[in-house]
Amino acid sequence: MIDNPATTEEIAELLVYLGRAARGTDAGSDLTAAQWTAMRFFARGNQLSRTPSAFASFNATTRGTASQIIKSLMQKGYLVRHQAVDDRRSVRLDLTHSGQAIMHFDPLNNLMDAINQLEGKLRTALRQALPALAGELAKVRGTVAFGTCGDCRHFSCCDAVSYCACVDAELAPADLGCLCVNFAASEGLKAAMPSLKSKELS
Amino acid sequence: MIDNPATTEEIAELLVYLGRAARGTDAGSDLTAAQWTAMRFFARGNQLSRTPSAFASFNATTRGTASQIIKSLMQKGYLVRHQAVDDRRSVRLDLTHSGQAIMHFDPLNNLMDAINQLEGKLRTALRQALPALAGELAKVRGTVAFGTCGDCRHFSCCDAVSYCACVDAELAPADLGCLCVNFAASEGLKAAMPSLKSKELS
DNA sequence: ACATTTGATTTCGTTTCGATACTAATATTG
DNA sequence: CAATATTAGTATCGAAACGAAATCAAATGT
Repeated sequence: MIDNPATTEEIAELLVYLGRAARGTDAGSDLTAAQWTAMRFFARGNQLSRTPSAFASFNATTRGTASQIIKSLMQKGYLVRHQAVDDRRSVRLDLTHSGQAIMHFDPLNNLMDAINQLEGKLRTALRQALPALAGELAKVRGTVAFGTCGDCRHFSCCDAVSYCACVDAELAPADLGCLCVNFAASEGLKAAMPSLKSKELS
Repeated sequence: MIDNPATTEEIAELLVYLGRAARGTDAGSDLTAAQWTAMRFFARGNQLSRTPSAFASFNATTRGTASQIIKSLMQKGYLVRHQAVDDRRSVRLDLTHSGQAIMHFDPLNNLMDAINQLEGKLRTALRQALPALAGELAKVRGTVAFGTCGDCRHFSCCDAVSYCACVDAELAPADLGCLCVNFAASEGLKAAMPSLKSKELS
């Protein structure tokens, strides 16, 4: 199954390198790397996922650290907190107007520029391989995977109507590209699944 | 050239996510994430690249921070420092015996397991796309790229003899998979090149 | 009803981080 | 050759991030 151990190591090394290199803040950026990561998450997470716990899980850190980062962003006026209606413990974070404004200066744009310079075939390969890899990693580590609704096992599309079996609701077209805590790889691989309320798909 | 902006964003997001998720330390690990990254770098860097400055560049941080991490690893007995002979300012770091021993517990092994679970075609695609992306990112940001000698523009192979035009020397087979500060993408893209001594290839 | 779990926050000590300043060795230049 | 600039490495400082642990409230399970 493994063609070359060195190849595997090189792929892993490059992934860490790229993730790290892209994360860095260019120059006189108002935000730190961790803060940018949080802003990006709350800008791209779907309704279910814009919580401190989900961000902590996404960012592979503790809820305490996540709280600190979120607090600093609220103080800067880039995030606002809303109490959830269904669960009074829970909290939902949203970008403020100025929060949306600074996203135009997201240092991740550098990486996106680089991706766009790639040959189309390579870009397609990445688009296919990375979600699969995220699912595999979650399975190996027994953690939650993150991915977009369009790649999710809970997602189905009939007659141009997008539907998520996880929340049992129709998805807005804008949600298709959103990150979700309840993401499950659709590779037929039965990726790890976080605690699901009651309406798990058969 | 860009088929879908959302696609680009999803690729970028997944890259940071995977890099971050893989970097984390599992459990009662003796080392922090930054320290593991350093150990990995000095374990896999070639002779030219096992210096504090090269690690700082690889890890997208400052030399001061790199010094601190290296110091902590020397105190733990995992790295040793050797003075370079050609340049008396320079320093070369090597793994000690116990340093090599703990690499068996590298948390990156999780990611490597996940990569090995991937379908062969996807793995090949990653092996091809990631070095190209690293080169593109370096070009966009005007920084130094890192890659292995086998992927490098300075590398050539005649009659089963590996040769590096950068250091003007034959490469040991073991060096082919090593990280190098003088890496230059071989995509015909003329990736950014760090200060090269005098023997630049025409 | 009671115990357990979950979501969020706070506190504490350590580590990382960027910025800055500094020394020493090497390159460059006039 | 001598003055200058650059480079490699280190140290220091304050701010941020981090993991671990404790706390509190709300929800869940038995």
